[in-house]
Amino acid sequence: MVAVSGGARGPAHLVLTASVARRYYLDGRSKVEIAEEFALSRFKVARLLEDARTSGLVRIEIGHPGVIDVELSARLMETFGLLHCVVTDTPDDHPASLRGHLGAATAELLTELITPEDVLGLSWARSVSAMATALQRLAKVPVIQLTGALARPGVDDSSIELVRDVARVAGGPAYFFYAPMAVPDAATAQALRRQPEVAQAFSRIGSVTRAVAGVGAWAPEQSTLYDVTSEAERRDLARLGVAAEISGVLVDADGGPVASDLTERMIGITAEQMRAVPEVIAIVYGTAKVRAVLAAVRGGMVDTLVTHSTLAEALIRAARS
Amino acid sequence: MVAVSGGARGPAHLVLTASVARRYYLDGRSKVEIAEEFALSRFKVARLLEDARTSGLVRIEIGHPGVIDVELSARLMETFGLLHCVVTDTPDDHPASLRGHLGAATAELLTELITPEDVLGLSWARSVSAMATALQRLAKVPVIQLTGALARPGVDDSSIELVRDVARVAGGPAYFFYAPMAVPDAATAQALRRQPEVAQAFSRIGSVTRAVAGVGAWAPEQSTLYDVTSEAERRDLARLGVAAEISGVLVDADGGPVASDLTERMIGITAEQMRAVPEVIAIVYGTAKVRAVLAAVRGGMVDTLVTHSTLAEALIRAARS
DNA sequence: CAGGGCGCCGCTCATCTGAGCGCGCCCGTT
DNA sequence: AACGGGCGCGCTCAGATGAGCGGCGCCCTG
Repeated sequence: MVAVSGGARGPAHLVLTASVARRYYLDGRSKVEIAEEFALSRFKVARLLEDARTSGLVRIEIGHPGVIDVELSARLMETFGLLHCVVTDTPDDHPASLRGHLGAATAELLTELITPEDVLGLSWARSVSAMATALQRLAKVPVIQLTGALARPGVDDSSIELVRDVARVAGGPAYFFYAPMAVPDAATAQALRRQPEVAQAFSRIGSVTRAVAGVGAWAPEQSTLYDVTSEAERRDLARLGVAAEISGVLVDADGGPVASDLTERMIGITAEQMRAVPEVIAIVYGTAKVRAVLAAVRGGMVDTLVTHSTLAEALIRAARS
Repeated sequence: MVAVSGGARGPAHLVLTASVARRYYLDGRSKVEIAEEFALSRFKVARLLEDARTSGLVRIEIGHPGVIDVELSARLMETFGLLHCVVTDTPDDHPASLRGHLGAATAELLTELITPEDVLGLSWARSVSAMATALQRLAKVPVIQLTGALARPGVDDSSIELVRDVARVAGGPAYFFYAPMAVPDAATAQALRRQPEVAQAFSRIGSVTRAVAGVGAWAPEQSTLYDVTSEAERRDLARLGVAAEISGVLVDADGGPVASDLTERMIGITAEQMRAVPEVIAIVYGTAKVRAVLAAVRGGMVDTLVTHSTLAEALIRAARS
């Protein structure tokens, strides 16, 4: 004896339902047409289709063959009310390759999003460099450096050329400068800010319409800024509740800016300016950054995310709780 | 460099499309609602969804976990304009188990289809016996024997009890008789037809509303009738173009009845009577029977099919050409 | 620089569709 | 036999939807 039916209604009903579902979903006929064809009322057809969906006879899947997980991207976007979102399906066990994939994805996103009316701001981060490397085409827009660079020992700092490289691809003007992201005292910072190139760039921050940045967590290896900060300062800032660092801007768990001595010694975009940028695109990877991303998004610092599936899933889980 | 996008439109467009598709197909919102949510025109939403379907971003599948292939059943039903159709997904390398599965499927189908107003006719065939074995419940209807039986050497002929068994399950009257399907001469046949039980059963053939039968091909091992026919007769009938045998009724490739000496010597339903039965349910298996099924269906002898996937696929392929 | 072609967009209007309702049938109960 | 609950069915009517059309801007070409 073999259980043939799935529903309680019997095989003929099942096949009729499948037939109707096929006509409706696959052939795209209207319910009225189907009703006529099968000599049913259109209500009956509607109910059959309803059944077919709820019973799992008809399955609808969203997705496509490729690196980006569109379905997850859409869910992440909706969960946080982001402007855009790209989640790649890359394995996350190799940070460098991950960065490469996310950089490529961001480059494609930028190519698509940037129109000639935009003004592009770039933060200093390895992931942003990866984006620049992958970038092949861009509308002719001005490109503006948003922060000083942090020279990390042993890292090829050709990434200093970031803004110039991207501007070259775009064919637009580059507003860049050579300065560190943080200096030892506020006076030096002020002096640096008065430097012509720095001032030039800074004066245009207000006009930036789209920016690309990384997001750091306030922990070792999770933020370039953290890694160059003194032990005492790290503790102070941790006590102040720093949860995330976005392009040198520090925010607490609610996304509110955290002001400190360090703020005065930074060369770069301020929290208010960053929040004012219509679309800040953040490239983030590593599940250690869940809390940081939550903070940055809640604070309105970040408007779109480019990330990988494990982090995206962790974020969605975190948002539910 | 990684190709991230699938469509030519870029990742943001892709994700937007996925988002819209999710809202529409998964959350069941209306296009107007979605349009408002995403600040698009409802036309744009409709076009996105259209794209999503044609580009394969949204995939709709019909099917269900179980023995019967609903999708294929529906296709077979539509291809031949059948009243009903059940295709099982059983492996086809073991005729006896196949017959068991099809019998069970047919039993379920009958249980579903037969209403108290029906009159059920049964042909003599191993597959019909298998159906009877699996039958557990049936509306209270009269059950009528349509043909004499063919005693095959070495085969347990408890299947002679077929009609009685089914009638017992149904709880209705049984009209059965003990007679062979074919006799040596027309006179004997006529005499047999005058036997009270035979006449009783035959007089009710006209009132049969649903019948179950097998379909045989005119080849060795493909039809019980063929197997008991003399060599000369086989050749004669083959010359007359016999393509199928349904419950003792012989038809040519177009489904037209083939009259011959044999016709006179048969004890059972005639071609005209069979065509007059509103729904003849045929149980068929084995890819050797493609031509036979085509003939039977074209001739209007068979109205619904119970079969297995390989034969079903072969039939659909044959119908296309 | 002008003209023509093409693709995207949103409109109108007729048709389709969903939500909710009431009817009639079936079945088990009193 | 009468009653009552549950279920399947099809109605109404407002809102959703599709087909086809014309407008508009962009790009290519002459």
